Amino acid sequence: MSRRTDQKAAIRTVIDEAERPLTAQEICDAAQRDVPGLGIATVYRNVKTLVERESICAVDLPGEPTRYERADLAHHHHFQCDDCGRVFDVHGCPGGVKAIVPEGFELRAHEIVMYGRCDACA
Amino acid sequence: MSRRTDQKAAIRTVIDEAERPLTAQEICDAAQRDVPGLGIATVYRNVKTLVERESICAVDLPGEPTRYERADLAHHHHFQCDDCGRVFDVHGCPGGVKAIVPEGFELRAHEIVMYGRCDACA
DNA sequence: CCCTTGTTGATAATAAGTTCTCGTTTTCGA
DNA sequence: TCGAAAACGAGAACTTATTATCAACAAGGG
Repeated sequence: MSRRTDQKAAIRTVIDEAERPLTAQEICDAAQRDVPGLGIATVYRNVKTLVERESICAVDLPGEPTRYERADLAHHHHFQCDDCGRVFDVHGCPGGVKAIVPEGFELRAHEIVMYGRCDACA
Repeated sequence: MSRRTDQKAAIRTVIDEAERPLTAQEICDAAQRDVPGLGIATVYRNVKTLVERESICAVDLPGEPTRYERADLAHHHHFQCDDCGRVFDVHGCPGGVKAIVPEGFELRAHEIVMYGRCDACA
């Protein structure tokens, strides 16, 4: 069965406390504050398990490596900064997406990605 | 200077006549009706030139290879079918995106990707 | 028609993210 | 405390899209 390790705990903590989706590399870097020497393979291994378990969810943006964030967030979208490249959560949803779906198509989900500059870079 | 070739003409025609964005592979397959033996490298080479020239534009969806479509289309979004994987244009835009941008952020552009089943698969 | 040189096709090479391998370390039930 | 097995870390391997290489081909000006 599954065992508790400092690595797992550190990875979970980093994701749970982040206010934005993080890449595997960002998770690795941040978790090394708790577990120096943490390997990227361990991050990928654990992140994969967490996604399967639906504790976290994957955020895929065009041309970007997969990011991860806690799964208990309400429906929201994402904003990527042109300057720093970081991805932020955008709470809420404009709605009205259903109205533009072509005749005969069945809508299951939608994603909105915004681009521009974040508050820190603007 | 640039020379006219059957390959270039076939690639342009395929993209101009498509009603949806196509991957390099799809363009290659379709253009081979006109130019048997057309190589994928030639498609990438020409597509790159056309993008630089802004005759066509690149459409990037999460986890998908880049697709290309004519650049003279009005603002629109995309719909990817869960079954066949094809990407379709969705005319119009729900609007209201600006309203949910966080305080201090500057919005430059936005993309909406819808998922579900296309008319042919539904 | 000829020759220069842009273009092509096949394939090797690249790039970047992710997964696999394997020897070592660590967890935790007995 | 022991030992079986899960987990780890480093680096090799893999995947998939795209670009580079290069010999052969062909467009089109002179």
